[in-house]
Amino acid sequence: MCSALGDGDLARVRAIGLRRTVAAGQVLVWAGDPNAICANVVSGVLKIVRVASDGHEHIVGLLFPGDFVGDLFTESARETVQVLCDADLCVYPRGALRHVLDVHPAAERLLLRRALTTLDETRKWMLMLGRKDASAKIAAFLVDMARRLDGSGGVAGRFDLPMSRSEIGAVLGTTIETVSRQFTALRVAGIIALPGGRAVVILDQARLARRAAA
Amino acid sequence: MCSALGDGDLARVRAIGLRRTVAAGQVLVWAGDPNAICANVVSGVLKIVRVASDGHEHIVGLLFPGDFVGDLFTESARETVQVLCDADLCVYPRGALRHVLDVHPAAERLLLRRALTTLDETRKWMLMLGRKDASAKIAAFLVDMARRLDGSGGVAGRFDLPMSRSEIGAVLGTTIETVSRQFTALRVAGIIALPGGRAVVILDQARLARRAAA
DNA sequence: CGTAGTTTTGATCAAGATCAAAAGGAGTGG
DNA sequence: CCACTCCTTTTGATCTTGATCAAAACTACG
Repeated sequence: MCSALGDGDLARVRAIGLRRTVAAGQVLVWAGDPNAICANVVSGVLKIVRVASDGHEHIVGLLFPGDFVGDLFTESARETVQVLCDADLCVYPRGALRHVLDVHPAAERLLLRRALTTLDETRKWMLMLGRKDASAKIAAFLVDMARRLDGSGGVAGRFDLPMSRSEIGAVLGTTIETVSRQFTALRVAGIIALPGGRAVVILDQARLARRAAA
Repeated sequence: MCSALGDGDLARVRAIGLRRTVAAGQVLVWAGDPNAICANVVSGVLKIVRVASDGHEHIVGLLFPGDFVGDLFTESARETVQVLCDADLCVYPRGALRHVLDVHPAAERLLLRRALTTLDETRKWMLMLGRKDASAKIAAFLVDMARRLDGSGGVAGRFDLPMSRSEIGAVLGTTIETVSRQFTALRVAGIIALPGGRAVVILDQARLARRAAA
């Protein structure tokens, strides 16, 4: 967030931010609670969860470093936000942030751009949920993770997944069994290796990408 | 858009808007084209289309009266926007609108709120694509249409669908055959009537809502 | 009345959900 | 260090849903 502000603005936003570390598993925001928290993700990964009318949990968004959490204009949170990997956050008091936005239009434009980017990514995700088969979903998910988990802006060849199989299912709209079977299929095909735990090694980037496109 | 602006702002935005009528079937924006058009929908319905990597079309959004079309900050359009029902638009030249936003922060806040609302709706939609079965998708779609097509803010008991079966499939991530079968099932169950053309009559609002929740 | 497009219906098939059990891994206490 | 438990993941077997292929019915329109 801080990147596109002028020096003066930046200092002002920084001044009202509180650095806070939150452990994996902690819930940052409960759906329905008053929307008290706004923050930038400095490190770590968080999930945005909605509960469907039938009780099933669905993950509608993932937050990576640089992403913004919270809604300045809604009184109560629409979704639960939970930390997946120990996270550092830069937390802003809602009132103070609103004040900064009132006084500094550049900050507001930044939030608008960010919201539009998130909308774009969410729509891409919709395409995947709607039309792709399980194999393509998993491949696309791994490609996305490899990209987003790589700090240097490239595509990581090896990384630890920030979530369980069941959570991957909640992201992709499939069951845990399907996720597991597709992982196995990719491993057997020699496209990835699964050295244990939540680690993933991408052995054949090109073939993985081809499956993701299907 | 105009509703939340002060009198002065409102007048200024109105002053740069050109009223334009676009016939059903016309494409307002082609994906990839320079993002020249920004507009408010005054009447009519439009669809936002993305083409998946396998060539399949998917509808990622519908635009109803009051909605805003266009992206001020992206150079080329990410999606195709096509008119479903003859539409009246209030078109703004991109440059002029940007200028208004630069000078009047209230207008920018309005766009931000709108973007967040759209994101919220898109995420609701994601839940549907991910977990619901065909019956629930169709029911939820009809409930949503009944609500959004009713000008007076309620739920319409009778309305004309603004799109073909095949387009409904592209919205819900199913095939045209599945859409048709589910419509028939709802009709046979006495929940809706299909008096011909694209007309739909909701006979049992409660049961429809119950199916949508499943 | 004939034609082109859309919608409905029918029959079959495959992908993935579901149910069920085995295997693997991490932590705890003997 | 091993045994035990709890939890996650993997694998297996079966069954349901919706996709696919195909044809008939309906609509709109010249």
